[in-house]
Amino acid sequence: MPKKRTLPYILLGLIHSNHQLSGYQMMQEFKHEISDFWTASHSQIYPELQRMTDDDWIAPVTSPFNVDTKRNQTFYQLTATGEQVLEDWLREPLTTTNDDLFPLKLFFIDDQQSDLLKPLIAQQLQLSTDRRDYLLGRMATVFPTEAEIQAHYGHYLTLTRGIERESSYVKWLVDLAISLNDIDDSN
Amino acid sequence: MPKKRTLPYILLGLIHSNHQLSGYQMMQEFKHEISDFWTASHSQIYPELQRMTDDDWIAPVTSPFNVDTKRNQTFYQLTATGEQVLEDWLREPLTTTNDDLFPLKLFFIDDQQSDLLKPLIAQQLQLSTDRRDYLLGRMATVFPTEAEIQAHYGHYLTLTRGIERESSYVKWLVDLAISLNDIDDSN
DNA sequence: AATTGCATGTAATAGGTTACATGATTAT
DNA sequence: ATAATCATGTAACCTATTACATGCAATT
Repeated sequence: MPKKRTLPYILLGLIHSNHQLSGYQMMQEFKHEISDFWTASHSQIYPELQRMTDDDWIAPVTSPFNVDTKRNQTFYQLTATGEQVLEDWLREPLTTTNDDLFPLKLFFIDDQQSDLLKPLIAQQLQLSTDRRDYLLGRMATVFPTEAEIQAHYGHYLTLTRGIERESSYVKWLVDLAISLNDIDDSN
Repeated sequence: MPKKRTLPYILLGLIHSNHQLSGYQMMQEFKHEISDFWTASHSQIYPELQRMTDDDWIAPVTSPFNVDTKRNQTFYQLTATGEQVLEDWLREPLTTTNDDLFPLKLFFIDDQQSDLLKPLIAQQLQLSTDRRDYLLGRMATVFPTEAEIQAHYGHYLTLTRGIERESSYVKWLVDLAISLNDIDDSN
C-alpha cells in the first residue's frame, strides 16, 4: 500500500477549527502552532488546496466583507464531504506504522466532551507503552553488564533517553485519562 | 543551500562503531537500534554504499575468514577520508533547522571520555531550552484564559504535552551534564 | 516441498524542499 | 526609496518508500 498522505487531513482540520481560512493563514498555522509536530511549506499547501477543491472536500468562499483588506486572498470552507472525510480520518485507529498522528489528531479535537478524545488517548497509551517495553527489552539484551555500557556509551545514553521519553509520555497520557474521567464523574 | 543528507554519516558511524559491517547488517542496525530516531530501507542503503565507495569514504573488504558463512556479503571499512568526514560531521554544531541530529550523533560517541560528548549535550540543552521557552510563550499568548482552553481543548493539550516533553528533555540533559562533571571531578 | 531468512540490487513513484517568479501593500 | 510582509503560484530537484526482482541457505 502507498504511504498515506496526511497533509490534506491537516488542512481539513485547520479549516474546520477556524470555520474558514486562506492558504496563507494555513501557512501561518504551520509556522506557529503546528511546527511542534508537523511541517508544510506554501509550495505544498497551494497545490493541495487545488486538489481538494477538485475533489470537492473544500470550496473557495468569495467573501463579500473583504473590501477593506485589499489583498487578493482566497478563503476556503469545508464541504459536507470534507466534514465527513475529516471525521472518518479522526476515527481511524492509530497504528505503529504511521505514528506521530496522535498530536495531530488531538490538535483538531476542539471539544473536551468529544467522544473521539478518550479512544485516541487510549490508543496512544497502548502504542507508547509498547514502545517503552520494547526499549526496555533492548536495554536488557544489549546492555546486560557495565562492560557493554562502557564500550558503547552513546548508544546506552540514547536508549536511556528513549525509555525516559516514552515513560514520561505514558505518565502524561495516564494522568490525562484520569483527569478526564474525574471531570465525567463530577457531572 | 540544499538539504543536507544524513544517511551517509549514519553509515559511517555504524561502520566506525563496529569496525566493519555488511549492508545487510546495517539494515539490522536500523531495524533494531536506530529505529527510535531514524529509519532507512535497504533500497537506500545499498546505492548509498556504492556512492560512498566511489567517493572513497569506505572500502569493501574481502574477508578471508568468511568461508564458513557461505553467503555472498560485502563488508565495508572506513577509509582515512571516511574517518575524517565522520569526525567533522560529529563536530558540526547542532542547529535548529536540522534538528533531531542529537540522538544520532550521541549514538556514535562510544567513549564516555570523548571530548565531543559535553559540547554536544550543551548544544542540545540550548536548543531544547529555547524550544521549551518558545512553547511557554505560545501558551501565554494563545491561551491567556480558561475560555480559550475550552474553545480549543485539543490544541491546548498538544501545547501542554510539548512543554512537558521539552521540560523533561531539559531535565535529562542537565542531569546528564552534572553526572559527567561528577565523574571528571572524582578523577 | 514450502516457507522464512540472508543478501543484494533496480525501477517507479510519492512526498517534500528549494528555487524561481510575480505583484501588491505596509512599514522604515 | 527600500525593505519587509502579504499572497499566490510553478518548476526543478532531492529523498525516501514501495514494488519488482533474483538466488541461495536454513528451517519446518
